[in-house]
Amino acid sequence: MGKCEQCIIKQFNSLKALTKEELVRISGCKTSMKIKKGEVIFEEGEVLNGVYCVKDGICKLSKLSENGKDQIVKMVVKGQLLGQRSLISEESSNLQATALNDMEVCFIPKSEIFADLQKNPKFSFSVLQDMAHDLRDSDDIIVNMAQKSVRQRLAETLAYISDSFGTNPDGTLSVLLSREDYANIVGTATESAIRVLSQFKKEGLISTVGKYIKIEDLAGLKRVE
Amino acid sequence: MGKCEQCIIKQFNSLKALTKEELVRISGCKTSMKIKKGEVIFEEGEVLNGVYCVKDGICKLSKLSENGKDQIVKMVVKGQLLGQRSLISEESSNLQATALNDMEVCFIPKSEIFADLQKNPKFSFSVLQDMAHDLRDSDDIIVNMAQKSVRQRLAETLAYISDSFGTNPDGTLSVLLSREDYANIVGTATESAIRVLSQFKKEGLISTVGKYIKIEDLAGLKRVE
DNA sequence: AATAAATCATGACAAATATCATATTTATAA
DNA sequence: TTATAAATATGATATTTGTCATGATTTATT
Repeated sequence: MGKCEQCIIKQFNSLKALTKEELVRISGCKTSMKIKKGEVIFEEGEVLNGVYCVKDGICKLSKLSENGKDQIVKMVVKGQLLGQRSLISEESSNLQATALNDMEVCFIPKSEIFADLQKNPKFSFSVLQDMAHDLRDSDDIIVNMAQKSVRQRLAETLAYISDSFGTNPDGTLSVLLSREDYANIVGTATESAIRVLSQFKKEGLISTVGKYIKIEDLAGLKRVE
Repeated sequence: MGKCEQCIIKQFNSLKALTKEELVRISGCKTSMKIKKGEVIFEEGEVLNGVYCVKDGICKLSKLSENGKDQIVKMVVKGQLLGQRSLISEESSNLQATALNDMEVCFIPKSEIFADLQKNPKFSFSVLQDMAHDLRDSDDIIVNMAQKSVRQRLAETLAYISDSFGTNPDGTLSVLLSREDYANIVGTATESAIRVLSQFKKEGLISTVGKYIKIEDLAGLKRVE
């Protein structure tokens, strides 16, 4: 199993604030695991006993409603920590985490994280900054949901995915989402999302190859009103 | 000016995790101030040089859009800290804070807060828990905005305000909001909010005395589909 | 108290979005 | 490979919500 102190993934998250000794200790009790596309990492209501450090892949955090929709609130990619919010508030999770492609994660037990939060103020502060950032993102999403049209939200989502998660060599978005996933990010019906995507295609903003989407005019997408 | 170490308000926020010495130090450099109803405490884009501890009153955190609407993301009441997110992420504020009634706040400079975050892990952890809680709230709001109708969201808002901020002796909600404020919380047009309130009135769920709203059937409101 | 300015309220209509139906295409499995 | 299921696509229509107009109240100001 890999050693945390040598793992480059930690550069992208709060674990970088830990000392070498702390990392060695964590390395000794972490569990490395592989998760297949579509698998649920944790469910809504589940009590988390640690955090996941995402070494590879991407997952969605979403909440199911009675009517069968599940709203995607956030996507967590390679390099980020998963489950830190629930761990810290010591409540059960309010969201479900589902792998969007094959993933590789390390599970770090709660006791280790809490010990380091107590001892290492740099680590605490780094987690605090992460959370502050997530909170800003969430507040911005609330505003978008309230004030922007489905068309605008979908355009922004495509631009966000392109900017944040990148593209394949052929130019298609590297994160492969179903039309339903797009609808669940934007907060609309699947048919509405499909309709808007078709329109973007007609307007030359995107092109599609099967379910793969290629952004043809990123600036144009960002200008969508 | 009052002394922080004797102030009971701190029991309700992270400042309770500070030691007596730390509180005495903060007490020496805080600024007590009164803010009138409608006054802006800080604007979107403003860089905050400290946090506000709300001793009395209530304010809204909102974001203005081009079309003139401003979405209310959160309300901060007596006992809570204001501005901690922006302070910690060391970015300018993404939201504007506006007093909803006359307020009394203490301003604590950034340097003091940061010093204590470095030295006192209990304080760090308490702030972390606060932020985790706010993040959960925001994520829940995103889901509501996506999956519930204006009617449901307004019913929940009324129930939330009643449960969280209480009522006057005559049973009316103690937080007095305009119809426009309700619309801006729910994320709808003012006319739509008014229409739904009128309907709630017809259905006997609420009654109104001028702009004051009295909840007549809280359980019923919570059952609104 | 009278006037002006906000705010609240409601109707009529328009626009955005959801729902239902039904092809068509693409993926999956026997 | 073919059968089967799942995902994508699009039309028709219903529902929700927004916008504009207008009047009634309430609140603030002179």
